[in-house]
Parts: sequence; C-alpha cells; structure tokens
Amino acid sequence: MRQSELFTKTRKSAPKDEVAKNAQLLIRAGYIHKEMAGVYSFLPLGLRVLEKIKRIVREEMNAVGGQEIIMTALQRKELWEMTDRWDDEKVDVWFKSELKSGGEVGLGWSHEEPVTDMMKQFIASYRDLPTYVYQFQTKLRNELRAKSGIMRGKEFVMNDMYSYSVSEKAHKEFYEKATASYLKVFERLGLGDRTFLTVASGGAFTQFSHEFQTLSDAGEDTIHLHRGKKVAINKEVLTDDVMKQLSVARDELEEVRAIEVGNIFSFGDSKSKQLGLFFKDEHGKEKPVILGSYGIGITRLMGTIVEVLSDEKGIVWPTEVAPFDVHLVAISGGNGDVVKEADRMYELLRENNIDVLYDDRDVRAGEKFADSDLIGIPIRLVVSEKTMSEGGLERVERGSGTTSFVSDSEVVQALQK
RNA sequence: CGGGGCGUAGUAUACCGGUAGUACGCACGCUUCGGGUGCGUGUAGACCGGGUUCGAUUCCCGGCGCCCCGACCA
Repeated sequence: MRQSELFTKTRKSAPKDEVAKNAQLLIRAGYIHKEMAGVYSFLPLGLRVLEKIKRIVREEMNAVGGQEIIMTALQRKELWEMTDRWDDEKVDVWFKSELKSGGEVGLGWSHEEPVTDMMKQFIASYRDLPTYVYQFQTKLRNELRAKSGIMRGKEFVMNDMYSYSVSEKAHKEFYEKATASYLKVFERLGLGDRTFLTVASGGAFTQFSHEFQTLSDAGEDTIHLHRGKKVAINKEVLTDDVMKQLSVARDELEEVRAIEVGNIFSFGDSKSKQLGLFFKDEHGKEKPVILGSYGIGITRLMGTIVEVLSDEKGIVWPTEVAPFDVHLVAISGGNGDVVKEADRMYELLRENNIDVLYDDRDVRAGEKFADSDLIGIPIRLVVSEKTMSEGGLERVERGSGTTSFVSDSEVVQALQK
C-alpha cells in the first residue's frame, strides 16, 4: 500500500506512560493504540503482523490435525460452577456481567469448560477420538496490574488448542507432537534459538506442565537453563527431585529471565469427569475422555519479538511476520522521473504478489529512512536519482544493514513466493 | 491487594499563589532535497469535584486515570 494513504503516523517520542520497549516502539511506529491500561487496539500495520503470526500458528495446528473453531466470549456460569472455577476466590481474573433477562454470564478468560461441554454433543464413542480443536480468541482477564505493554494485558489474543484422546498413552503421543509443532512455530517466528521448552508446575492435575519460555530480560519468569542439554526448569518447581528426573545438576544451570510465550497442559480425566464428557470404548465400557490444553499468546508473541529483536533505530521483524515483504522508498526531491520509476517499481512488485509498503510521501530522505528503520520491514528498496543513474535499486536489509545494488528483476525473483 | 510516583496543547516537556513558555506536530509561505533542512507566520493546553485564599494550574482533601515495585498470574 501507499504510505501516503496509511492513516497512522510515526512519532519521534514515546508516550510518557509507556516504559516497556515493545509498547514504545509499536506505538511510535503506528502499530498499536493504547485504549486503557493493558488494552490496545491494533492498527493496519499491527493487524498485519497479528495475522501473519496467526497464519503460522494455524498452519502448524492444522499440520497436527487441529480443526479451527471460534468459541464465544460470553460464557455460562453453570459450566464453571461444575468445575468449581466460577468463584472469584478461585479465579481472580473474572470479568462478569448480568443478563437483562436475569442471571450472570462470564467473559471468557479461558475456554476449557465451554469447549469440553460442547464436545459432549460430538464425542460418544472411541470412534470419535481423537479430536483436536483450536481457536484464536480474545481473552478477557481482569488483571489487577496490567504491565509490560502488550505482554500482559486485560484483553489479548490467544491461540488455544484442546485435545480429546482415548487414553493417557494416546494423549502423551499427541502431547509430544504438539510440543514439536509449538517449537516449530517459535522457530518460524524467529525466536527458535532463544525459546526453550520449560518444565513448570502442573497444578492440581499432573506433576508438571510445560511452558515455552523466550529468553529476555523483559520477561516475568525466572527459569533455570542448561543450554547444552536444552533443559529448562521454571524456578517455581526447581527441586533436587526435579533436577534428578531431568538429569541435570544445580551448578550446571544458569538463572535467566524469560517470557512465557506458550504453555501446554495435561488435564487427565478430571475435567471430563466434572463436565460429563465420556465415551464408550470398543468393549462398550464408558470412560472419561483424556483432555489436554495448549496455548500460545499471539499478541504477547508480537511484543516478545519486538522486545528481543529490535535495535536502537526501531523494530526488526523476522521475514515471516513482517507487515510487508518490502519497504519501497522513493527519494525524489521533486524529480518526476524518480517518482515515475518508483511508481513503476511499485506496480511491478504488486503484479508479482509481493507485499509492499511504498513510501510515496512528499517528505525528506532523512525522515523516510528514520521511519523505515522504525517500522522495521526486512528489506528496503530505494529509488533515487543516484540509483537510477546506476541503473538499479538500492537494497538494504533492516536487520544486518547490508546494502547492495540490484536490478528490478533480481528483486522480484528473490521475493517471489 | 500492599507500597511508591505522576496527571500542563495532538506528542514530549518548563515555570509559577497574580492573564502558562519551549520543542515536535499541524496549517500557510519561502528555502532545502540520500539520514528527522533552515527561516517566518499561524494553530492549540492546566483530568474532575470540593476546600484554603482577594486570587489556585500551583497548596490541601476526595474522585478518576496512568506508570513503577511487590503480591497474584489453574
């Protein structure tokens, strides 16, 4: 799209009420707008990034057999009473409201209960299993203290998947597959080398759950890490027994801060029993379905990428999540030939299905470059009198700063999907 | 929920118990044109309520909002 038509604008200074790097940069570059503490709107650039992240997650969820749905944000009180999680004493992040017709509803902070209840309509036999469903949902959580920009809000987008399996053994197998697919997601998001499967508290259901922790000082969690063995343990479960089980010694572990970007959890049969989700096995015997849940914080990931990969000039998006493939920048100084050439390049890129943000604005070069660095699209193509006289384009990689001269056909070839 | 801090143009900030200043932005003109060009003109502001005072944006109280530390985060 033409940048002159993009309604958002960049800013030189960050708002004074944002301290977190992710929020400062995302607001300055025009990706998000703060609505209130812990609540952000996503603007055209931000929405593009969110959709890119969702696309990656969707592809990987589909690859392990997930089927996409969207549950409702409004939830029935009764379901949560059945699992004893309606009480504010038990779950302190509830937003609740009243129906005009009488009665209370909850605004979904999680969806295990409604999804599992819904599945009673569709799962009755071992032939109906396994079933894996997932969704991208806006979760509403009445956090007492929102913080860290888009990393911990009252309203955020999450991908959650639920697995329904016939036995613990079948569940374990899928759990492993889901783990692998999650690691692939983080790999594709450019966070692979700093994201670790981490052993964490299993709560009331199992001994452990697993988290995916991305190393960053901006994180809220402390984990103990053995880089060589790729073993990570959340501080909250670091005991001699746990270290023994994972065959690591305390003095081999490094204490680091990390952002929890995902988690996976086994519920066993407890929730199915509470909500009444049973199936008949091949002998006609009734058994509870084994449930697992898997979550990835989509908006939190966007913040994490900014925290981890940005530099002093601005954001540096990994290729797969960048809002555009290329940032075409025309440095015309009023020269009509340059504008014409840049326009031609814009059309050429679009014809070849390349997502391009075209800075056609009538502003000076310095401002364009500064904005381009801030916005952080992986490749910048510059058209100017200088490049025209040399018969090509200047290509700059945002991450490395590597500059080269290329022809239009080389550009198209390299970027074509 | 405990503790601390802060609310001044669209943004970032300054000063002040006596008619609120600067920069950026925005509008117009000139200038300039590969790293936020220079100049001029203009535009626009004290969170809300109460109190003290001759007079409150400034001091006090309350509310609301925002930020930070901690707690919490199946």
